[in-house]
Amino acid sequence: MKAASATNKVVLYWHRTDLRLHDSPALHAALALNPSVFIPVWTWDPHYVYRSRVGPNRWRFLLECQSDLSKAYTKLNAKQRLWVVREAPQTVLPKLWKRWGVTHLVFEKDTDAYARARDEAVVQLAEEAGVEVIVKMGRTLFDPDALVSKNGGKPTMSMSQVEKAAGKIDRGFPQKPVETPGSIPDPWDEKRMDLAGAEHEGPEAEPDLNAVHRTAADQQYTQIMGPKDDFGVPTLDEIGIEASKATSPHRGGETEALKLLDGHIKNEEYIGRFEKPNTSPAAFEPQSTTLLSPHLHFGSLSVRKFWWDVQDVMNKRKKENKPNALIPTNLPGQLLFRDMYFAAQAAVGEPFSRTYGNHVVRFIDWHLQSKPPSTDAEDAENEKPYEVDSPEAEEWFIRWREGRTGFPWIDALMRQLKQEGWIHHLGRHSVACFLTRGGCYVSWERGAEVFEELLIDHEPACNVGNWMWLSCTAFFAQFYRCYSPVAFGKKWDPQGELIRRYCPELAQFDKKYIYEPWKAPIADQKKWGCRVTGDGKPSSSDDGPTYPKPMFDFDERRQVCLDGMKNAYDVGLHGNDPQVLDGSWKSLFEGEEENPKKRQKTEKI
DNA sequence: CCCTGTGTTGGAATC
DNA sequence: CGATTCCAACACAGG
Repeated sequence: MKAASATNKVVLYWHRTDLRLHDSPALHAALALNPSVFIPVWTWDPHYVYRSRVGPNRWRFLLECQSDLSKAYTKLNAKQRLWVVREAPQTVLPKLWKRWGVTHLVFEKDTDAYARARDEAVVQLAEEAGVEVIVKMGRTLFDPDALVSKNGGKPTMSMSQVEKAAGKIDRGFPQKPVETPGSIPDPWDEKRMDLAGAEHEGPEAEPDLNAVHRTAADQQYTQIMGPKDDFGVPTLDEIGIEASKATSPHRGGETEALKLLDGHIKNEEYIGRFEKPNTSPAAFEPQSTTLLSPHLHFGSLSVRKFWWDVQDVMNKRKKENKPNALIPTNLPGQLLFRDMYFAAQAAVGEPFSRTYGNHVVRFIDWHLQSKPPSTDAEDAENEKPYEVDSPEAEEWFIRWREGRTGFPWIDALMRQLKQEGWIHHLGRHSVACFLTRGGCYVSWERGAEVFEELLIDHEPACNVGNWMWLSCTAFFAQFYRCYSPVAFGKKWDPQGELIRRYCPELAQFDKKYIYEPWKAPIADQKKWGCRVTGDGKPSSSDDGPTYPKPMFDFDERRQVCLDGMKNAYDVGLHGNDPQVLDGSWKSLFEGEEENPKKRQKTEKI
């Protein structure tokens, strides 16, 4: 169209972790090339579709981000949209740059283990095809690889290390946001954009980790440009998921993200006083934190814009605040925390997401341990990926996952997680501690998988990092600090409002019993319309609503877990020790009575 | 070597 | 009520 600005550059912009137009260094660099043809694409990657655990709420959030971005493009240029192609990037991108005469490929850097392998493959293919590649960082405050290198090449395992490393990069200040584009060049004309007749490689759909969510035919990959041949953003229908299954009130998209951020920034008291440990995990209308984490995950909000907008408010208020002192619990500190997990993951690579082969994680003799990673796809499909060493522990795990442990604080949070795809950070602490070192003694990897499926803000590095933290296997070690499923909730929510909301069968219980309904006299249980009995499985009996009895005596379990942790710390294995890799660790945990420290402990009791 | 202080966010008892 | 202390005791950095 604008012949005057023509440079004969055909730029393919590959959206992945950056579903936004504002403050995108990669997009900024792409447009700075002054392209005569500009094509923003999303490749519908089977790896995310079938090999990552994604529940209905996160699917919808992603689709909303894509739709919103597509509309934003169209608003700037009626010929533009987000061009969604239904094929793996490794196979489809070479077709696209051949077909569209692409001269430049531009994308945002991603240090996730799978993303690195994928991007390396794509970059190599691009180089072979003579396509110039430009990669820009923009997903975190600092480049994770730079943080690692300033940390002596080692994974960042504490905030002081991150602070020190960040101090060596731009004196600890993230880069300022770049401007939002005011115009977008044209794509090719309709005829040249059309991929009709292009060879289309269907994906390897098995194993499908998300099969459990699909109730209709999976039509994601029927045609390269989508079922309507229009490069459209997929619908939940096409994924095979009923729209009614996405029940979260939290919605995706850059428009929504900027609106949310703006609302918070206007509340200068809130921004200035924010201290994570002082925000209530029980608040639900409205929540006590910003709800911006899912937007950071999908890149519908720039973390640097978030950081600087907050910083501006704090600078304005700065009176007694010491300048530039890191406070891990305030909002900038929270955002830097995210960088710590990204950098730790960037240094460790693939094993960071599990115990096996991961040198930073402590080995504990958990129940339901992961089996060693299998390369045989059929194996993974037919068997559980973990050892069922204790049917009782598996029952506890299932009851935890389904929100029927009999501890209302835990069950309310787990049900909120399933319905809304989000719970407060301290709620996550509470349920994670309960599943691992503070109750069930089940492997943190089981819990991380459930969070991966259900959280709309699931970020691989942050999720496993936090699970290691809470299970006292990395980052944190004070395992005698244990969350009580009764006392912790009560401290924040003495009336039990969160429980009444998410476990409505208990709504009428007096606050005296709301956290421990099993202690309520039978007469009161009848009066309040809910009997405390059974295991919470849906029953066919017609005796009215019930709530399960607690699945174990918490104080008793807490002591068992403490003893177990103490013993496992004494044994002192890590995820990459030979005994862990070859399975011989079991012998080190046998005959625990012979461990002198352990014997002393049990004799005391 | 020891000792001390710190580490994003525990609980219960006490003042 | 909010703040302080103890509980029993981890890892790590720094003097």
